[in-house]
Amino acid sequence: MGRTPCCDKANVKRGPWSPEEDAKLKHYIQKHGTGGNWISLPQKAGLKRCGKSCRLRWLNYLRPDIKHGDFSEDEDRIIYHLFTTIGSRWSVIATQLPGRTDNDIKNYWNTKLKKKLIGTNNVSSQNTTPHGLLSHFLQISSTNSSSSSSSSPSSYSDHSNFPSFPNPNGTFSTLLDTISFSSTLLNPTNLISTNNNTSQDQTFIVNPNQVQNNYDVKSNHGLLVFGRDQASCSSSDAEYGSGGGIGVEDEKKRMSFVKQFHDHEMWMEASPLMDYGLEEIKQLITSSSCSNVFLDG
DNA sequence: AATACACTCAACCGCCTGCAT
DNA sequence: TATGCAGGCGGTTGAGTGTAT
Repeated sequence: MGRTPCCDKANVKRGPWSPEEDAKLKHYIQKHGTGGNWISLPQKAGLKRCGKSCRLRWLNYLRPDIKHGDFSEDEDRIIYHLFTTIGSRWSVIATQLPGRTDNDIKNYWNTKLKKKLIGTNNVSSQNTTPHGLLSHFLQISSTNSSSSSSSSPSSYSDHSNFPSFPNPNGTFSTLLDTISFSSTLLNPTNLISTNNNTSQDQTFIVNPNQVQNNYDVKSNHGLLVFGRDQASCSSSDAEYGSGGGIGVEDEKKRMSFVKQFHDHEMWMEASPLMDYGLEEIKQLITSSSCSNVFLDG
């Protein structure tokens, strides 16, 4: 049954890699490749390391296409966007940043980016979870909407009313940009929490897994949903294997969720990134009676 | 100059899933 | 079908380095 053990953990070296070990590993992989078997690689390469350690060293440090150095403003923005929608799925985020590893991005987020965010937009240090961040920005949206226009949610037609993510240079990208960008990776199982008691002037994100049991679509006219009947399946999902994608039961719940919004004419059959530009979306929101927007990729 | 504290990031740990046996 | 390893993941740790006092 099963396979042979990976390595004798008592007889492998641990801790920081020496330049000699790096050279051995790099030379071996460049000459022979990984061979699809990390466990046997250290022995073949003449290293007293665990295969897992070799894999990590190669992927996070020695690979020739690794990008070292500071993150750019664009990279910052992408990380913000993805973290607020898919959470701490660093490997998925890394697929959107060529040359960056999941470990790099994770470290960067934990040590720098999160602090940068806390220092702006009044985000509290307790609020940097994906849910917390997105809720925070949506709350800003709600506040701006009600304060700048007491009678109508059409204040959304003013682009400046969308909540913003800070950029290092002081400019801002809008939440609308953010959601449009993120919708290609959105998956119903990742969506944020439900607020069942939503009134017109509240903003919220719906989790379709909860919708079926206790969410009354009809009484929540403040929501406009963009999306497609069929759930998307991103390349990241495929790469992520069973960790991504959407299961049969999840899809059933999602379709129930979609149907409810169809029934109440709150569903816009489109993928905003593909079918609508920002101006068109703004017009749709303005002409509808909805004050909140949800995009389902 | 010495010490304490803060920060960074490479590496490890434990868990989960898929696949070989 | 059951079992257990390999690969891959996110969370955490701690040594090394930088900065403040």
